[in-house]
Amino acid sequence: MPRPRTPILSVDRIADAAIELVDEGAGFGVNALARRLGVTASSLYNHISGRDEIIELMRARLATQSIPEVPEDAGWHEVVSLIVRGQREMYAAHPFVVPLIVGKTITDPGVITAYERMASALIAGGFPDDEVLTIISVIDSFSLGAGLDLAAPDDVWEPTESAATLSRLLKASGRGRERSDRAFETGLQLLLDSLRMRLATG
Amino acid sequence: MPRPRTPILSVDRIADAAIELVDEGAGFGVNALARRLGVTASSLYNHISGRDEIIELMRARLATQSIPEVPEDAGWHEVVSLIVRGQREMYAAHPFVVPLIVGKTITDPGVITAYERMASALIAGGFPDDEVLTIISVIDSFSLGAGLDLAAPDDVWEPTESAATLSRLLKASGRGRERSDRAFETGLQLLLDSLRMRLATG
DNA sequence: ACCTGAACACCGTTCAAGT
DNA sequence: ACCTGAACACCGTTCAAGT
Repeated sequence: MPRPRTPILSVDRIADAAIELVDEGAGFGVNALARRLGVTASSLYNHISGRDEIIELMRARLATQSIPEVPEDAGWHEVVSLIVRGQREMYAAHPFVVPLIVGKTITDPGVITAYERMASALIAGGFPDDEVLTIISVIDSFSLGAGLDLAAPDDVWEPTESAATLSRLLKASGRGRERSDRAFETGLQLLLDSLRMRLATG
Repeated sequence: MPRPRTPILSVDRIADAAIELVDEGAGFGVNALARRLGVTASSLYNHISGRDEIIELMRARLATQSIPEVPEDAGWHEVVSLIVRGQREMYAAHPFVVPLIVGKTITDPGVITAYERMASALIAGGFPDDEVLTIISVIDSFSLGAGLDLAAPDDVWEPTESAATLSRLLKASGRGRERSDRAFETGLQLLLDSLRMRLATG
């Protein structure tokens, strides 16, 4: 049945199904996506230009969702905290999309606005102009790494016997999500503490 | 000419050519790799089990190269510094391999030894047992993010006009490799400072 | 405008054939 | 033991045909 009177597909439907598909962890492909939507792969091309655009759609959709409300009077550390935590929550909910959307230029207006807010907050907080972008880059590297950490296997390290200390620590510590969450919280704390200190000592 | 008297291929030759290929940034594929080696794609399968094993080979080879000499009497911050910096130098030399090797369990004995050294150094430095692995995870997230940052496009942000502060900062700051290097150095410094502080205040 | 189905170039992998 | 070349299943994409 070609050309149903009410369209089966839409850009939004495609984006949502794509996120669902990727979330299942079995990889992303237009064929699997079409199957899930109950159409032929070629049907997708009536709505999108190709595989890459679908990835862009996922990225935009998740990016928008990941941006939290930031109170007007929030201090710089609260602004940074909220935005980074929002990002991380999105990564945590959709770990398998992280490798797909990594390393592309950020153009999404919502995400740009979030970065703009961080930049303004850091300047208002007293950080010198020529350090703010570096600080944002550092924060970005950390949250990206923490995001990818969520897509990593439960056991990040498989120590040889000779690595006695590492083996002992691994046995005592959590794995998977638990380890990842703890690392994120600690890392964010360390960065914020350090920035506070840097601000204090000029 | 089938079966040359002296073999054209070897596991090492395949690994090296694969790294060269990926370094050129045009993506990784067995066909392109075979072409570069002057053989048919099917020839590769006499030496390796498939595409994934080639990626594992690249990973192992680069991992081994990335581990620096660490003096016996080095303090914890020096050990962390040297190892993280070594990793980052490898990422910087081969940015396009990072997305390929990300998110796999670390089994390489050389790399495990490096982590073992970090763990021992942190414990010797006075960090409590139940924090060391978390700290290592934090360091790992940061250096992974910093590594991926190197594979990112020169312009990470493309601000809209409304993002005035961000635009101004971007114009004043460096791009590409310069921005990435500065972020890495600053981030590593921030982390080490924060760890020092945490150690001091107990 | 929006779907199908056939077709295309390309991908990773297998395997019989050749020395 | 190590290479070739034909073949396979699968991938993303194009396009004529149908309503």
